[in-house]
Amino acid sequence: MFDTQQKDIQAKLNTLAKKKAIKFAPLKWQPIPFNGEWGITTTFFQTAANEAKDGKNKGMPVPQRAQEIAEHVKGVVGGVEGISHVEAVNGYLNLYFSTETYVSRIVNLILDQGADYGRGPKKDERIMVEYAQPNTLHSFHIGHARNAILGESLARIVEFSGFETIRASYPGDIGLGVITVLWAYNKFYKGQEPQDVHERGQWLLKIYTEATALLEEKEAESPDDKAQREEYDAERRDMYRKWDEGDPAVRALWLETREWSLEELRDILSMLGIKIDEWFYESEVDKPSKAIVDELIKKGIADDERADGGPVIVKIDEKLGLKKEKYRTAVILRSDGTSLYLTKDLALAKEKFEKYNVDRSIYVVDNRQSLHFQQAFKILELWGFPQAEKCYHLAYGFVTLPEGAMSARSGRVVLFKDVADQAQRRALAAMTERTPEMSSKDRIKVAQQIGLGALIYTMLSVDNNKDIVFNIDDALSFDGRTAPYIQNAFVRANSILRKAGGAPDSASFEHKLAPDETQLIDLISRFPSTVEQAANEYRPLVIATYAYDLANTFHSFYHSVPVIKAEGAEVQAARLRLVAATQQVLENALRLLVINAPEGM
RNA sequence: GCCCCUGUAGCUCAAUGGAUAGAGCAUCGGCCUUCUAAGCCGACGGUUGUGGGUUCGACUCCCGCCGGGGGUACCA
Repeated sequence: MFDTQQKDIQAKLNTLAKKKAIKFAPLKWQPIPFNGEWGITTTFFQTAANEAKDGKNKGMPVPQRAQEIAEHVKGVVGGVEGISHVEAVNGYLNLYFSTETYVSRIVNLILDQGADYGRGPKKDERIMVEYAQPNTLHSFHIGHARNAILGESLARIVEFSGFETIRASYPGDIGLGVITVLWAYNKFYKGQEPQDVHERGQWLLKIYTEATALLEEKEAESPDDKAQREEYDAERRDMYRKWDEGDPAVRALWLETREWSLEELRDILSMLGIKIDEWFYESEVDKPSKAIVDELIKKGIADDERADGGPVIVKIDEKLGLKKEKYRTAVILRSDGTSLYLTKDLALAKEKFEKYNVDRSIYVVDNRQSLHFQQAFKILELWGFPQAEKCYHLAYGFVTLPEGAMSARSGRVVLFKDVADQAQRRALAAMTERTPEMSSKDRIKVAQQIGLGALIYTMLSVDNNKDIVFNIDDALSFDGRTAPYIQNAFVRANSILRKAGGAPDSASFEHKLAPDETQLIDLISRFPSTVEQAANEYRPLVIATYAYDLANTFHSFYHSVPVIKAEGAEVQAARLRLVAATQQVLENALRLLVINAPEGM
């Protein structure tokens, strides 16, 4: 938006450079730290430092010379269209915008573009974001929730920034953990399953915990206990073997129970507003992954040690010519010929690249698997996939409980559904006295938006790689830096607009802007570049911070600047447009955070 | 041992190499006869783990050390 001004100034600088023989370093423009006025700034420290290096500074300290240059520049910049005044301070050149010109332009732009305001230009790369990879037959806990929320927010952000985006889920539907539940269910609980999807999920968690206890070696175990445990374990392994051979009875049982988990997963994802485009099941990449092992051996990337009773490995460091151990050696096929997690991920990556023509692949998986993905990406690189360079493991920190790590084995988990229900109850309790006029049906819906919002914002307002210690009272707080605070700003804007009968179709901003008004305009104008930054850095936190800042500014504006009772019809019209624009940006930002904006609360 | 992440206010967290390091919670004090008090305004609170280096300028980049977490060939 300020390109023309910047070019104009650059041209004037070039003239000055010739006249005064100053070699300007390239200028970086950034917003002036907010001080009640609105503008952009640049420094001349680099230019002054370069002069000092060339011995042309006449012994003047760098900051002093930078200030001198800034003053020279101020002298020649003169009148630039849209700039109200220029100042040189501390080596900085500050250009303040004539707000009238820009304010209406920004507000008009936002209200014209609506839900599309902030959308980036279409990019010609296709991104696949893989998230929501819970193991089936294991309940969906708040750790899975962080994963799903982070993945969905990221998908929305990169999509909004202009990338064609595919959302992928990769449930772990087979493995010893799955078989353990299947075995225990079949042996002790068949036919006793509850009908409700979530009750069934909790029930399966109980079975898993019990089964683990039965199969675990205990201290001071009697011979009978030991024999019993070994018998159970043999049954379990036998079941896994049958699954592998495709035994119809085991497969049927497996499919039926798998569907229970998938039903619950779909229910939770839909509650969060998540629509997955492609489902990849771990069980389905098992076969293709074995073919890949042969190919890697043929290409000389993998070493086959099976003749000596060993596995198939890739000596990554050696292949890359690294002396220090970094990527180490990865096993890609067990000595018994079965595949591993890494093998399957290689097969999946190949499919993503070849069948889905993915240019970039983002894996939202917790940070304990960093080495795994580093190995996978390096093997893909050795294999010759150029896309390997644009594979990115979005490693996020683990969600733990104040009393320690969650553990399904011991049954110490906090289930997402329980937390979501409690969040809704708390929101409902707070709403009952606040909104007596609302129908109970609407109230329940809004309570869910607020409750889930609070939980989601808790997950997104911490940077990707940091652990979250989950304390339910903190996570579901509705005060301060939370989703309800942001939602409330939206609701207040909505309330003003409702009482005023909506915003007019046009208005001119000719009144003297209050500081809170200017800051509001400054923030809403920065939304597009904020989206771009969040997409470039793969960080929903950037949007989470922005949404809070905008809500915070709006709350201040709300208190200090009258809208409906503004002095004069023109000021009122202008402010109504500003409120409508702010509301729109709040809504767009919340959408990227997978949070709904309620009409009232 | 090696690799990755991390260390900022009492607590939880922010801060494209740029101006006086900012929020929330907690504590204390104000504000509901003005558009929703899930709010606003103010006070209190800092040697950014530590020692060097690079730079006009370092929470940010580089190196060493210390503390915390995770990982380290046939689990996922």
